[in-house]
Order: sequence, then structure tokens, then C-alpha cells
Amino acid sequence: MDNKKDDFSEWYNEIIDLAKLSDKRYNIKGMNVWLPYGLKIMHLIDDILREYSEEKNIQEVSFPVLISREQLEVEFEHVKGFENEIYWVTHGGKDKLEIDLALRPTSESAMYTMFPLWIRSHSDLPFKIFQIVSVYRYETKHTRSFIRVREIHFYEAHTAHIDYEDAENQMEEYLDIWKKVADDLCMSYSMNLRPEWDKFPGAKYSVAFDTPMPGFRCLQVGTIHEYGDNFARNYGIKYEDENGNIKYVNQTTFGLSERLLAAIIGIHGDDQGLILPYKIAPVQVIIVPIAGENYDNILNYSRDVLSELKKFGVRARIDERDYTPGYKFNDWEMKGAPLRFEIGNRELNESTVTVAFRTQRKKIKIKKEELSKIYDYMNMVNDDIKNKSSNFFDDNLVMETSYEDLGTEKMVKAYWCGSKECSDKIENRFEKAALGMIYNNSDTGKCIVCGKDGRLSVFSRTY
RNA sequence: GGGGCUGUGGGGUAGCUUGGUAUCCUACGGGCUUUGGGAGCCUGAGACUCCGAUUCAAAUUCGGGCAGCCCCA
Repeated sequence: MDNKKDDFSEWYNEIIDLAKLSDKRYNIKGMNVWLPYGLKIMHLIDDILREYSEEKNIQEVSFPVLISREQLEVEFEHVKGFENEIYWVTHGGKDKLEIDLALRPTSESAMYTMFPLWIRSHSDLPFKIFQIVSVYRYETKHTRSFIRVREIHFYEAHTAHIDYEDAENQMEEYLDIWKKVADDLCMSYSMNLRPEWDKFPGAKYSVAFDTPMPGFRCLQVGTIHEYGDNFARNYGIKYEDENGNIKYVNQTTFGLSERLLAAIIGIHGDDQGLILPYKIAPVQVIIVPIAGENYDNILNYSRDVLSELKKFGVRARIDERDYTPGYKFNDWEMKGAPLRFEIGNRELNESTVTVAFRTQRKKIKIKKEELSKIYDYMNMVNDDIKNKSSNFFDDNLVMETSYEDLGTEKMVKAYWCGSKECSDKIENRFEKAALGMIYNNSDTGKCIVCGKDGRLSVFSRTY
């Protein structure tokens, strides 16, 4: 396998292939096949999103993939943000359709034609739903597995509220959810208030979760948007308040995608392959039996250990394939299994198992009774992953105070006045885009370009 | 948005300049032997991106499509 640090792009493509996450040989640009192992990881991520969404009373729905042209092209800035990347369905069989149908690039216009039917009075609010579906964008740029695709595995939450203040509360609730998701995935990130020219089309403001990747580019892994009543006014989403007045709702959205998987691959992986936080590891403990004279006994003992683990709800499996132990060790390290149990004659005779940690070189031997501590071991691996990714984040997102130092290949934090002029200068000179001012950070300083009052901001190349 | 490079068994490649016989590694099927960090031997199957042009003859030359990769905006 390629060395990760030397050529991240090569390494990234290769690990996706070797770990059997996705097959990119499908013959349509930007549309790849999800393979069982990769899909399982993604579904485990989805499960986390479902759990935390439903905890906050955001309920799962599923909308049609098609949106009529008139629905989509409600005249305001939202549609202009997408007009160049819509796939259009123009025929049914051999007949030309009277009204063209779009494959959703996102679901605002699909959902918000239904919202007025569902939302009538203040007692219907807040209204909170999400869906996990495919959305479609005709990307003309270079596509990359999980990072830029034309069929996107998309989580989108949509909410409606009685007023702007309640919508703002929802934005805070999204941050609670995101914080827990990022913790489960052992990710570090920066929350950035996107500049006016880079916010979601139709939004009042957008906050993005950006994370530095190897290769000195930031990856936007998620976004939350405050719509105010912008969409409500265009889609006629109104309710009757307690005093009998008709008012527009205020709305928010929260979007995530398989870019979460891309980030996990990129940030946590090493030269041996993937490293998965245990909550999203399809196999949390791989048991490798070491064949010897009493192989049947070794297998039986392995099965005892397996059923013990299953009692604790652990996703474990015995690798009984006809390969040598060394091959299996390397194979499961490549697939990112957090823990490996080695069981041979020695362990059989002592009623122990040898535990190898994906994040450490050492192995330890534990007694079978100690299997009850399995989550401690998995959390040890998670802690290692968190430490490593946190260090990576700090090392690669660095504070700069002088203009020339923006030339570093790393991603930088610097004070910025917020003007397009200053960000254009930085982008033209150093190829770094303004990702925005750091959200919920009130530090002030002089703009690194013009010297006017500024706020702490992030600049980086992007994917 | 602009420019460059590349498409050969499942994956990675040699062959292309100078047109004629497609190389090796790996993975895969079968068999034997093995198994505490990517085992060995025997054997089998498997490929020139697509369309068009030139030619007696195209993996090789030319044009286009599709796909992939890289750089710049």
C-alpha cells in the first residue's frame, strides 16, 4: 500500500479499493458502487444520526426523488444556486414529458410544497423532520469517491418554527447533535460561519463543519443553515398564531453526507490501512484462531469467546478462512477493526485471549473472565484515535499573524475583516479560500490583509 | 471555467517510437502440503476502453466519444 503521507490521493484511492468500501469502476462519472463493507460502515453512521435525531424529536421521513420543474423553479435565489447541476428527466418511455422532472439536488423544494399542507397553526410547530436519501448533482469537476460524487448519500434535517428565535434554538440543538456525532467518530473540526458569497443559496447564514485532511485541504463535512422566513415566503408556509394572526414560519436545515466517511478514512487511517472508531466498525473484534494440533478445540474455544462477546452486544467474528494468521492480521488491520483476538494452543490451555490493539504495537493477554471489560478496550482504541486526530488537527490548522506566512502549505487561522477584497487577495496569492469566521468565537484582531478590525477566521484549500 | 496526461486479464504492468506472435507480478479456481505477522509447489482460467478512419494487417498511427488521473483559475 502507498505511504499515506507521501501521496495522500494515491493512498486514499487504494485503501478504498483494498478495504472494499466502494467500487469506482461503474461506468458513470461520479457514481460508484457501495460494497458491503463500506455500506455497512455508512449505515452504522446513519444509525448514529437516526439515534441522535430522534432523541431531539426530529422524525424520519422519505420524500420522492423527483421534483417538477415548476416546484423547483420557484423564483428566488435558491434555484440559481443549483441550476447548473440538475439532472433532468424529460421522457417517460418514448413520450416527452409535458413538465420536466428534476432529480432532487437537495429537498427544500420537494418538502416545502408539502409543508403548507401540514403546518396550519402554532400547535403544529416546531415541525422537525429528517431523511437519509440519495440526492443528485451534475458535478462537472473532478469527482472523488465519497468526497465529490454525483449521487450523494445525504442526511438532511428540516425544521419549521414559530419565530426566528426558536429557529435559532434549533441551530443550537443541531450543534448538540453534531458534537455527539463528531465524538463518536473521534473527529476534530472547526465551525466556520460561511462568508455571504459562500452560504447556502436562500439561507440567511450558514455554518459549516470543516476538518483538515492530509494533503493540506479542508473538507466540509457538514453544514447547518438558518433560513429565517426566506423559504416560507416563497413557498407560502404560514401558520395561525395564538392571536389569530397569519405568520410565516422560520426554518433551519442540517446536512451531512458520506463525506463523514471520507474524513474518517483520511484522518484516522495510517500506512496499515483504515482505523475505525468502534461505533462504526462493522467488525469490532476479529478473532483469529491460530491453527495447531488441537485445531478443533481451538475453534470451539474461539466460539465460546465469540458467544461471550455477543452477550455484551459486541460485533465480533471468527476469521476461519484458509489463510495464514499473518495474512489475517494484515487484512483486518487494513479493514480497520479496532481489536483483534488471537487464540491458539497457548490461550486455549490457559483460558486466556491475546488482545491486539489497532492503534498500538503492544499486545496484552487477558483472562476469559475479563471479556466483560471489552468496552474499556474499545474505548482505549477510541482514545488513541481521538488523541491522534486532535494532534493532527492542531498541527495542520495553524495560527498566522503575518501576511507572507499565509504561504504555508498548511491550513491557517488568521484575523480577517470579512471583506471579499481581502479574501480574494489571499485566494489569488496563496490559493486559500476564506472558509469563514470561526463560529462562536469572539476573539478580535487586525485583519491580516488590510489591518482593519477583524475576527478569527480560517483559510484553506478545499476539496 | 482552462490546460495536460492516461485507458492492455479482477488489480498493477511490459509491449506502442519502428503496425504482424501480448510480458511479468498479484489476486482468482482445482490439488497437495502448511498455519503464533502478508507460506510453498503443481495446475487451470482470464485482457488490448468504445466508435470511426488509414492499411493486406492496428494494443501500436489518426479523429471522436466515454472514463480515470494531475495542474491552474
